[in-house]
Amino acid sequence: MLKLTKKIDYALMAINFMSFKGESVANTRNIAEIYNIPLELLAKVLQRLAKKGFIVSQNGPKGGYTLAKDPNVITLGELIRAIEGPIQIVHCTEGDTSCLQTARCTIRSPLRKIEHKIVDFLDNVTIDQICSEEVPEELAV
Amino acid sequence: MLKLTKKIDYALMAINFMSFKGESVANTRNIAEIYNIPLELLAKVLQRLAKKGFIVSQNGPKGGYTLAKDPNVITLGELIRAIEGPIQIVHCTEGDTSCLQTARCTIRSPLRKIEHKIVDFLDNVTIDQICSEEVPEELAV
DNA sequence: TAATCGGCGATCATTAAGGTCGGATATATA
DNA sequence: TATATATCCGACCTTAATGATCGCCGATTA
Repeated sequence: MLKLTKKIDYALMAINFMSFKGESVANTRNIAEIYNIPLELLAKVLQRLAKKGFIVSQNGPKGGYTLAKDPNVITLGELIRAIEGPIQIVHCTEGDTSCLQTARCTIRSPLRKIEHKIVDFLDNVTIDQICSEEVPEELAV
Repeated sequence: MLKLTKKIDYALMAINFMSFKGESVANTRNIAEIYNIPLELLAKVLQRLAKKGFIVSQNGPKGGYTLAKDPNVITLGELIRAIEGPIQIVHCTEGDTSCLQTARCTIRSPLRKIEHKIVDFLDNVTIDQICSEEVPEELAV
């Protein structure tokens, strides 16, 4: 209920890590080991982030990822959409006919307004607000 | 991802219905039929609402439920908590040791702040803001 | 050219949500 | 007082989303 996914968590940790690596590349294995994240799953998340232009990939040995954007211009809303698709508090989409309650449902549009406000809020939270804070010494190397 | 559950939807519809019934009781079967909601599931939701004091149950034939509180003093946050338990955007709770990322995780507490803001928002949305609006003629009988 | 990286699709496992079933208790009314 | 109609309650099954895994490919650099 209203939970963020693990993928989002992993993405945030990875970006957090990269922001401390600065210019130098960070590879998937490294991040996975440090944070104890399943390698393959993290790999997918990072590939997604790369595809969406949040990070840049460097192929081959000594390869990995570097941040393409400053964490203070990436919003949590953007990140969520990049990884999970559009944010929907309500189940049914606009032209949805599959919902059995559609006929008599009067709560949908008011809930949409609430949804919109939450999305709006998430679009105004930047990633550096979530990352920066404190970082374990070992990571700052 | 960040979705409300069907139970919440059903609860809102039921409360909406009851608020138009006013003093007269509304029974589960009736509501289920009108909105096309699985009877047993709706029954559970209503029992929960009764237990939490949002509605009052009347047993036996001609029984059913009536609102115990005005929709304008019930908040969406309260309703969600009554049915689904505490709202958690983040996975792990305070003393949680099961999360594998705990050791190096620095994003948890910032996310908690975000969670708190969302909960705060939901605690300021009253049910009548979601219900009232328009109601199909047939229901206003 | 071998070892190390990312890229990608398919697939399995786990869990939470959605829904069902059976039987209990209460109570109006015939 | 019998019966039909309600709420009550717990156990259970089903489905769908998330989380995780596997295998193979292409790119790149030492």
